[in-house]
This record gives sequence, C-alpha cells and structure tokens, in this order.
Amino acid sequence: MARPRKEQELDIPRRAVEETIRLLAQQGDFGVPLTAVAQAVGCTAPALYGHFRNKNALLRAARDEGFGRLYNEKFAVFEQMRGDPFGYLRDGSYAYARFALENPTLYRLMFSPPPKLGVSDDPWSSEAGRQVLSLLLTGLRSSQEHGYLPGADLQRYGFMFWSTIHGAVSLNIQNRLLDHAAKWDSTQSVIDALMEMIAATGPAKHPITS
Amino acid sequence: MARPRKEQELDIPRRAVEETIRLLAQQGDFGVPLTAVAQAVGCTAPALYGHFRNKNALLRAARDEGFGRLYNEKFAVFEQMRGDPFGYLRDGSYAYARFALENPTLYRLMFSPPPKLGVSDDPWSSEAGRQVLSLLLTGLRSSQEHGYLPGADLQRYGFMFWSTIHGAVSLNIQNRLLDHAAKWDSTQSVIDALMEMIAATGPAKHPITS
DNA sequence: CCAAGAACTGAATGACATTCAGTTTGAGGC
DNA sequence: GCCTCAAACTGAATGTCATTCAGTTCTTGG
Repeated sequence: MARPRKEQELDIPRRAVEETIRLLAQQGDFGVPLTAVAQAVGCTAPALYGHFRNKNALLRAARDEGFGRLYNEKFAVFEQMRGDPFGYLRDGSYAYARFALENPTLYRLMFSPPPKLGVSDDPWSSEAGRQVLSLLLTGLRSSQEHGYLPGADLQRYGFMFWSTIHGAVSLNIQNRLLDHAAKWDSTQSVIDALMEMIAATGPAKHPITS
Repeated sequence: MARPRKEQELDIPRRAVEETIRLLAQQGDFGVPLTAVAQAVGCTAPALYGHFRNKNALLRAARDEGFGRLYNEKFAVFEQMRGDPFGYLRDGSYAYARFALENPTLYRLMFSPPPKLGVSDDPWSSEAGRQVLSLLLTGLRSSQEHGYLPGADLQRYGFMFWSTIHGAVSLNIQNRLLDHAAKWDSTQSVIDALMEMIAATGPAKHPITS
C-alpha cells in the first residue's frame, strides 16, 4: 500500500489540525504524539510531513486555527451588539473567557506557546492575535464615543483590559483545585469588576454599586 | 568509577535545581535534557534519579525554588515599605514584574506549567504561590486601612489586581517582537494605570491625573 | 578489617520525531 | 487504451532523550 486511491483521499491538512486540537484537549498537554494524530486522521506519521514541515508547524497551524475560532466567536458577539459598545465589551469578554475555559490547552498553546514553536519567526502567527486585539480596541473606541473612559489613552487601557482578562483566565485555567463552574465564576467576577470600573467613568447610566 | 569519594561529593539536589534554572533561562524552553543538567552538575543522568523521582520532579523543584525567590524579593520590598502600603503595592508589583521579565522561562514554569508536571497533585506546590498572593492581600488590606479602596471586597480585588499584573507580564513575555526595555515599559504602564485607579479611590493625596 | 548499604556508573530499553528509499496511483500526452 | 512522471504514501531506519537496572566502588558502624 502506497498512494491512496481517490475514494479514500482525505483532506489531511484540515483533518490533522482538527484532530490535533481534539487530542490537545483530550490529553491536556502539548505532548501529543504525531503518531496519535496520524492514527486519528487515518494515515501514518510520515504522511503528515508532506503537509507540515514538522510537528511544530502542525502545532502552529492548530494555534492559528485557535485564533481563527476565537476571532469568529468574538466577531459574532460584535455583530450582535452593534450600537451597544459597552455591552459588546462585556459580552465579548465573556465570550473570550468562555472560549479560554472551554479550550484550556488550545488557549495555552495560543498564548503561552513553547518558544521552540518558533512562533515569532512567522509573521502571520501574531497577526491573528492582533485581530482579536483590534476588535477589543474598536469596542473601547466606540465606548469612548458613547461617553465612557473620557480622555483615556485607548492603546494603554486596551492593553490593560486585555491583560486583566488574559491574566484571570490564565490563572483560573492553571488552578486545578477549581472545577469548571468555579473557574467560570472567578473569571466572570473579574470581568464584572472591570466593567464596573469602566461603567463608573461613563454617562452615569450604569450605577457604580449595585 | 562508581561511588564518588567524599572530597568530590557535591550537593546534587541543590546544584541540580540551580543548574536546571540556569539552563531553563539559557535555552528558553522547558525541554532541557536531563543529560545537560547532569553534565552541568558534574554527574550522569541516572545519578539524578537518586534525588528526584523523575524529570518532572526536578522541574517541580525548580518551580518551587522560583516561587521561593519571588517571595523573597517581594518580602524584601514589603519589609522596606512598612508603613507605606500604597508604596508597597506599587514597588511590590514592580518587583514581581521585574522578576518575571528577568526570568521569563522560570516564570512560565511557575504559572503555565505543562500539566504533566503533576503540579496540582502535590499540595506543596501551590503553597508557595499562595504565600505570594497573601503578601499582596496584606498590602491591599493595609491600603484599605489607610483609606484606599473603601468597602471593597479584597479577595475579589486582590485576584483582579494579580490577574492584571500576571496578564501584562505574560503577554509581554510572549511577545518576542519587543526587546527587554519595551517589555518593561509596557508592563510598568499597566502597573501605573492600576495604581492610578487605586489612588483615585484613596484619601485624595495622590491626584488622578498627572 | 569486614559487612552492608549508599551513591554512582555504563549499558540497555522504549517512546517519539524525523528521514529516506521504495511503491502505488492519478493524469496528461499520444 | 497505453506509457511516463510526479504525487502521495508507506515501512523501515536513525537519532534524541527519559528511564531502568545490574554491577561497581566508597563510607561507615561494628
């Protein structure tokens, strides 16, 4: 058996990424054997080398796919929330956190990749992350136009905003003493506190204390 | 050559941890070969198994040592800042950020360890992290006694505070497009913004805008 | 001085990633 | 329909570690 017949042809690149993400979640670790991916796809390990330079390239592809999925989820919320930038900031953050907590290993691959992935060597790899950030900045800019964060340096606040949520999500993912619900509550509490602070700067529609 | 003579006896456990941390920093990756650690220590790889159950145990020890060093640095600032809780929060955060940016790989090992380390299986492993957090909470409590954050839920704000700094540090460590100075500036900016927010809740000694 | 055990070492073993030569199939030219 | 070639794989190495184990050499208590 060598080259497969047309009927059995399978879209290895796409399926490999898909299965890698699935195995990443299943094993909770980046150390997924290429052999396991190949088996899940239905080919042998060397066959993957026809589509990816090496294992790192496959993980990079999975990472990019992760950014794509995260962007899509955030973008869906964005579309749904047109006209309510404050609501977008809140629900977009929830969506972000939910994605992270539901795909912890993929999230770790996206934001704490092992340096050997050579992520920074590839100009495309940070591009997806930048898109996610730009979505946040758009939300902040709109919020500012609606009276929130008057006079604030959005670049600066945007990074702080992202840092807070990324930090909360990371710490909660890492803390294995908490179950899923507890992680979510803890993360949501941080997001809510953040939103309260922003609300406090706004046109006084949202009261500071409940 | 088998058992070493007393003169050549070397404190393998301590030296192994030390060299592991050094190699971690040098290689910028958790994938430090045990052989390399052994060579740096001056013994063979199997000799390490007399002191650590396996490589993960060695990495856990390095991680604990990292928490110890971080705690020491924060504690030094704490002692130095007695009577100025707001100053402690600021300088303690700087110390935390400096530690993270100067030991990026060790920091990653401490806060984004590969799950296979089995970190959560060991009740001691989170203890050190908890001490660092309790130092922060003490700072917040003192700040509250001095008039800042009136009525705030410290547990909640403490976690948010930590999340923000951890997030900023993590994102900056990960961004390889920035050089060391730029990472530091970016992180400091986040800390300053955070401190401004806390100052704004205080006894009006610290003006909100510069 | 001796026995027992401590502390290592060198030589396997085993899991993977990665490479390579060889095989089979799809497609285009005739 | 047949032939040739490149594409797409496969099975069998190779190399890099982590980990184990049997065997060797010190140290120490008697």
